[in-house]
Amino acid sequence: MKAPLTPPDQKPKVATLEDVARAAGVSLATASKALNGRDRVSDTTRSRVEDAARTLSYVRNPMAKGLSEGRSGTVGLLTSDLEGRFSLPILMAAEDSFGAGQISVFLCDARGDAIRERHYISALLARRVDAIMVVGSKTDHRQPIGRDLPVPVVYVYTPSRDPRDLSITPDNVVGGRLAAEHLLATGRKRIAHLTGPRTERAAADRAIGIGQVLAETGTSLVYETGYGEWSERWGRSSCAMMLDQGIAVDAILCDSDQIARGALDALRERSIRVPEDVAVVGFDNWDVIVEGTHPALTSIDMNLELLGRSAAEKLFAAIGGKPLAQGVELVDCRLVVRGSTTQTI
Amino acid sequence: MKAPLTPPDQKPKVATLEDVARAAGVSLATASKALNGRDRVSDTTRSRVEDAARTLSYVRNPMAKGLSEGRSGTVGLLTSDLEGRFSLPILMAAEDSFGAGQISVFLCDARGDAIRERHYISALLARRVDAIMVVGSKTDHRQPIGRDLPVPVVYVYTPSRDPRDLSITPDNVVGGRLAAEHLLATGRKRIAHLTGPRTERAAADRAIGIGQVLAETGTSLVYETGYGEWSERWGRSSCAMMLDQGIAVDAILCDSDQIARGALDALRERSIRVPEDVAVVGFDNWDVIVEGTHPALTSIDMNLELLGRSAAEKLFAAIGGKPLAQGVELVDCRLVVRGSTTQTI
DNA sequence: CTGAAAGCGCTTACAG
DNA sequence: CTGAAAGCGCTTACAG
Repeated sequence: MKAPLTPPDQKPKVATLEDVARAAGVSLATASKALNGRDRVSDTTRSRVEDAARTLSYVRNPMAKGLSEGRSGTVGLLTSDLEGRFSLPILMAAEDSFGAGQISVFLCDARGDAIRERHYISALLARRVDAIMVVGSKTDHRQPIGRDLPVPVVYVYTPSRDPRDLSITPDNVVGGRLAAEHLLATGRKRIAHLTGPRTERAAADRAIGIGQVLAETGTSLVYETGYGEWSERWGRSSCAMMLDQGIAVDAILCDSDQIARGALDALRERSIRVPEDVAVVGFDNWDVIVEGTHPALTSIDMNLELLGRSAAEKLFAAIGGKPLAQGVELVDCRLVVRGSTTQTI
Repeated sequence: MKAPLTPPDQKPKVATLEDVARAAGVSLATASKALNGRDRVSDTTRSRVEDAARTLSYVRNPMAKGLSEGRSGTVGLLTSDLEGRFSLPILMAAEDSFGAGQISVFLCDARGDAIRERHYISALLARRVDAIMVVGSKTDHRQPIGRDLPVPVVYVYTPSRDPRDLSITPDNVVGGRLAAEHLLATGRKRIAHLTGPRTERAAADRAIGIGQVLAETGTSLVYETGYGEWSERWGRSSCAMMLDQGIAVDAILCDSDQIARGALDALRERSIRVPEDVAVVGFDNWDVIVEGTHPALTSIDMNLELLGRSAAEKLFAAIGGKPLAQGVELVDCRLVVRGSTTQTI
């Protein structure tokens, strides 16, 4: 007759506030106040409680706390495409900021599926998140996730169509301006623009910025693609097409680093030197590309980390009671100069 | 005398189980059982409760549920570097799997910082996550996050050093084999290997796999780098060095797509045709590179989504009570053939 | 099949 | 400054 194999206790008992209170010889209420830095607790009592907590390696149960306080100490990060190069740095920066503030982050990737997104939103609301951050990967406006939601919401990168929402997004007009100004400042005269899809706002805004700068100096582009894609393939083919048409350029402004990479290839195939004969500027400052090309690629950085951090801070303040601002907040881009536009670097 | 501006109720009252019970004319207990599909509830009662819940758009409060059940319905995803191309697809797949299972996911990015990692682990444990998934971006073993943790843990991509832990990681030996077999099968005889850092297990394993295949056919590599990096720059320079030494090759096996991309550049600079003169194989099957090169790059795919999904399913089962397996589970790689090794595609 | 009651672990008025 | 008590919203033995 074998003794039944009783497995060792599966749930190791964790210390509870009650244990701490008992060990410190105070009431539950006092222990709670002491540990939460509340007002009326004597110093000696407080340190006695703190000692007890330390000894028992007490960790507050966030579910109990959340239940009684009515909020959870969590936020939801809702992204429409986690794979995106744009959402990711934003998410990382946000997660970083929240983590420092003792807030845990729920990650929800809707994968561009509206049904999934609805599902996640209600799941987050059910979990009583204290705030929601909606991250997209295009700068075109999107439908808001809802009106009169019980928690503060901020839209990052992809702004909400509703002007009463707070949205934080890069200023691509400035981005275009920076690129064009840099090329002019380094003596380029005949500038071409290989665009992304012209129907996308990012591409349109950059074209506007570039146009502004050139107009201000009384010049204009010598070439601009009529439509476009974000891909390297498009960069290669559109650049080739332009060159084969005999259009003489001394600078090419590309709407993405991938497009720029394709353009570099097309130039090399024709033995056109970069930057001596033609300068090339990309967009996104995507390390993988920008440091891999030969020469390294000058590019516009959209400061995505800044976007993410700023959004997190706003939400954090909103959780604390400070009402959220309204409207679209534009964040400037930044020029990063490398070998593809100047030899002296 | 102005009337005080009382703001509209900040906390819109959400329906509670008690509301549902009252509306359905049953007790709290019965309502709970009905909504949870528990055993002894009559069909008519159940549907009455369900109707009431629907009418009130009742959503269960997970904190209350978690508090009374002793678990939270959440899992922690602990990554050492969110930016990594390897962690990301794994995280996405895992998040996907868990989301379908009604489990919410806490995202924690330790950024390769051990202190931060400890902090996150205790935060997750404090939140009473039901499981933890540890994702790394190298296949070298790592220190386990702890022993006798109160929740199931699985290590993905980066295996735990402790054989009692469950780890799921790609089989890079198989990866190396697949690449070598493909080159032999397409008639290549003189194969070179541009490696990643030889001290990293991924590079070492691939070399082993390649070596095995060649040995089986009585041949060996005509060239292999003595050390290496994962970068495109290294691919370009090591390939150039090899070619300039006059080593004749008809195939180059690269330990990453970035290395392969650099090699392609070096080949083109010397007007060596791909794949006619030399076939090139990469590793990682990273879409951005693999579809951007000219010709497109044949590559080995480590099936990262599969890793992530599999890990999630194991954890899911473990949460359900099924004990976790032990040891390292290897997942096969997969060959994806493109233009860089064969013209008939 | 149904319900009264205890309990999960904490916070917060409200008295002392 | 301290504590008894109610309450957050649910689940789960345990009786009926």
